[in-house]
Amino acid sequence: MYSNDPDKPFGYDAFRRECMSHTVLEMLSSKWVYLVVGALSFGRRRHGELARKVEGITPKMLTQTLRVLERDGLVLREVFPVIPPRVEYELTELGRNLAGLLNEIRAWSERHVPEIVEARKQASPDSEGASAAL
Amino acid sequence: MYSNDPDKPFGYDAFRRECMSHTVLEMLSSKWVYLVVGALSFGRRRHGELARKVEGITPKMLTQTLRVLERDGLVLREVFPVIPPRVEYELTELGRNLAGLLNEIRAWSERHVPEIVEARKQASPDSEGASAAL
DNA sequence: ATATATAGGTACCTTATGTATAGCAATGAT
DNA sequence: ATCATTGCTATACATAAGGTACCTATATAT
Repeated sequence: MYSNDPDKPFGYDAFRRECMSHTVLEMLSSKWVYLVVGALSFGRRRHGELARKVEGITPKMLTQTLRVLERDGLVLREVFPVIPPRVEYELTELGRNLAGLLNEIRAWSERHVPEIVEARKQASPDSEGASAAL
Repeated sequence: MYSNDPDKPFGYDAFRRECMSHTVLEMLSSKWVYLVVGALSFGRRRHGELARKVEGITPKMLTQTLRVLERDGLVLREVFPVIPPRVEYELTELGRNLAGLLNEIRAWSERHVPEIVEARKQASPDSEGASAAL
């Protein structure tokens, strides 16, 4: 239906532009998603706790990321009607399922820093215009 | 050194802003990285072959993505000095190692489309300003 | 002569991300 | 009584990333 790949004759295929799985992959393609899901995989947390754990995230990006995760059913948001406000976030079953994979990627990133830093050093002398950015 | 997390007293920690693993995670946070690495995990490919496999990617983004992957030691680029030009790309050992994890995420995206689409439908009526974007 | 294929490059515009600031509503300090 | 503080979010604005469209060079095919 979506796929013409013989390996998945009727399934979803992220390589196809119009496939819904493409939008899921797009949603996951954010360092903040990695880190916020990672932080939530330790357990239920408040907005401020997450902001402290995920260094460098601004309140705006944190709220925005949490809204997207909530919208896609990965995070549950619970509001306590008190002053000052108290809001707690928690991974859903689906979110915990995903967190396992995302944490593996995060761990991979940490494990392979030396090799990648080395590769970057080799590459930088000529600086072949890899857009200078990260 | 980088970490004050008791679980990794002297290692890298992507939650820390200044940690190099943070930049690695940032590099991986791109749907095009997922898809290009995924396409290369089938074997050595040319620019045009990749462009056909990864639907919707523009030549510019494909080249840019490949340059970043090459810079970080995940992809090898081989140029054949012929006319018309012939350039082939191939995953390195490190790249193949990563591809396993990225392909799992891609497979997860495909597997959980129905639940996520359902969650989005539930969320959309009130459209709580999850930035309207994906 | 015109068209096609290959691997890109460049100019431009739009969208996303980041920075900084302001808001609410009650509580505690001055 | 006034003012700052708190936790979470909203808004305005600046910047950087992503996307669109068009261009190059050469060889082969039509």
